[in-house]
Amino acid sequence: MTEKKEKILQAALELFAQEGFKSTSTSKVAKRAGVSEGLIFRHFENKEGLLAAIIQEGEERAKMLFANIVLETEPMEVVRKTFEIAQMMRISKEAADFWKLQYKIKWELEQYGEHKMEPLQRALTDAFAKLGYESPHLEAQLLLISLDGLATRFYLQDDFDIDPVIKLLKSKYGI
Amino acid sequence: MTEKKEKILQAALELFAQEGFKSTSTSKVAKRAGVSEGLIFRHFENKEGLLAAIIQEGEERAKMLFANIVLETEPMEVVRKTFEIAQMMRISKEAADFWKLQYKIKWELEQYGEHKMEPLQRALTDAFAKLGYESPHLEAQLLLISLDGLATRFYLQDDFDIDPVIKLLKSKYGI
Amino acid sequence: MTEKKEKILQAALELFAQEGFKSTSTSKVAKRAGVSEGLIFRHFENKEGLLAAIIQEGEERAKMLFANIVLETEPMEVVRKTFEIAQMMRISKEAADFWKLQYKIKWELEQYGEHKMEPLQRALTDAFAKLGYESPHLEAQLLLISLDGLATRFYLQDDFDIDPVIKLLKSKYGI
Amino acid sequence: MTEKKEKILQAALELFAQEGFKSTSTSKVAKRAGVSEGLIFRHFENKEGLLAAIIQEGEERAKMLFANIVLETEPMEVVRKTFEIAQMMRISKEAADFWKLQYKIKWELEQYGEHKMEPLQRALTDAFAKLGYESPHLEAQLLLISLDGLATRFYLQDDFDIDPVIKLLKSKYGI
DNA sequence: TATGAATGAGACTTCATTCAT
DNA sequence: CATGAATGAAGTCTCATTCAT
Repeated sequence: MTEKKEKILQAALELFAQEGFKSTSTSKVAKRAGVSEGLIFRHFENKEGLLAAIIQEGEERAKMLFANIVLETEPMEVVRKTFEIAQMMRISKEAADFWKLQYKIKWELEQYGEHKMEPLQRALTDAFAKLGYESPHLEAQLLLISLDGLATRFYLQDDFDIDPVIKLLKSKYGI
Repeated sequence: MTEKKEKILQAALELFAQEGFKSTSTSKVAKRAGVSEGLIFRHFENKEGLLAAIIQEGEERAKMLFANIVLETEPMEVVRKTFEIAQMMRISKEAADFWKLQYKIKWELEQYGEHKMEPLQRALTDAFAKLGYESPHLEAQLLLISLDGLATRFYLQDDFDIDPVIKLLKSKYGI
Repeated sequence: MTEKKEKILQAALELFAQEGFKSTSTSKVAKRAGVSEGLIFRHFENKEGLLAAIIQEGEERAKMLFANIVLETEPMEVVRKTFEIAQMMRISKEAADFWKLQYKIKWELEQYGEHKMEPLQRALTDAFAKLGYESPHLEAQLLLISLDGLATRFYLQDDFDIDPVIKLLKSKYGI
Repeated sequence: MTEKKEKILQAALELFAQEGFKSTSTSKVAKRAGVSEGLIFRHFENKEGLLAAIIQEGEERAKMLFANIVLETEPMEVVRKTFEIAQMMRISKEAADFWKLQYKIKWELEQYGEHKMEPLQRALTDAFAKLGYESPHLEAQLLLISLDGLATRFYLQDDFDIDPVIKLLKSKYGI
């Protein structure tokens, strides 16, 4: 991977996350990456190829992130670590951009990337089962759904104070 | 409001909800509405004006919807009716289109329409207070956030079975 | 001539003079006239018809203006009165608008309305002949041309001080 | 400057001079230049940018033209050379187009480009002063104004015979 | 006479993509 | 690998004009 290819991916991630896929022109990407427009097409074939590359990079990162949880056997730890991930999006700008892009793309392209979350959901189902919850599968779903809602607010509501809400939600799971 | 103006609003609502604002061309809207493209601009000034008109119509509908809850004094009823609204989006295609558009626009334009939800949130805060919850404001926030997450799945995940999850969530509030 | 027709002519004169014929939309004219757009077409057939009507009105006004000169027999008086006309454009806004429009139209439509000036030119030729000038016809032409240049500056150069220049020009004709 | 960019400038100069800025569509320019319409915007940003480029090219040409006069110290020569310029517009079609465009634009955009003429006016003022004229500044103004009027006729009156008038005007300055 | 909704052609502009260098 | 000129389709919007009322 050449340096310029990296630059393009980086610029595209930022712009797609900020302004959306459709609204970001390839020329804007090229300009921000400090690269000729043509190069984008040499490397990624077309605009959708660029998006695909970004998303794929993300899938892999997500997999690594989840690996840590999936291998955990202590059920309470699984739940705790799930929250940890949710809190991660506030750390680095790049991580934030990346997750924001995931949500944005979901809405723009109308395809929910369930498969990406499946390992996590299975781990949670398992944990809730061990903890004696009545409908562990539904509980796992509900938790992830609530975290989705949380992310939505976090990204879209400027003055949203996420910490107390996370704390409250955690308390409901005894954390 | 002339018949053709109605038709435009209807067509735009459907298309914006399905394909997004940026991705829907005014020519597509005109075609679906069975109308000349120029008419859109005569009635709504520009494409954003068309969107604004749709959203404004929605605000009013939302206000009416919430009125019923806001005036309710029985706290459990407030919570119950809030869930009722959440379940409403499955009834008419038009309602679904409208709410989906709200979510889509939020992500495309990056402005969370908090003000729209404020009365509802206040009513819930009040209800949770009466019910003796410790942090009624946060509880109200969390419930609405979970419902947001629920809507996200409902709209984006094709085979999502929403009812059992709602039922589980309800049970957590003793409903 | 109904009141609304007058209003249209007035509005069109102002706008055409300010912004030019092509750049003035019929809708702008209608709006300024406080009239529906359709009415313009009922009265004047099309946009060019509106312009024609304005110009024709002007021709008649010009004829009346020149009549006074053409009938003058005293040669120096003819020259003096010619200058008088040149100074008239500063009196009423309407007269200014009208003359400005003449110049604007000339450039936009590339048709010099010589016929309008012919009687004046003949009167001047005659006057210069009587005064013993060597090439009375050319002298008449040159004077009118200089006045054209003067008008150009007057209309286009904001801070142009026309009076001293007119005075100098007059002095060259012994006035 | 690529060949196609040149072609665009050339085509635009001709068309703007013939039909005016507003009346010339970018598509017409592209067609005459034998170029895709989009290229105009890639090179000049927008239609006004195209006009600006043409005008700027002209400013430079004008500066070079005037340089010859401004550096002249012999007063009669200054006056004579000024007339020479006036006669130049009849030589090449391109020069004619260019000067015609200047006049057209003046009227369409209502901004008198005085600054362009200032060096010439100063040179003339100086010359008339040396020649003992009473109001050298006004004399310079008047001469330029008369030449403006002359140009107006030349460009707008089809059958206008400019030479004898210039000759008469020259004679008034002893040339 | 007067309105204002409606149209269709065409205006300016953007943009993903191709290609010669 | 990299550039940047060039394209053509499509996008938003304007405008003169028509027509039912």
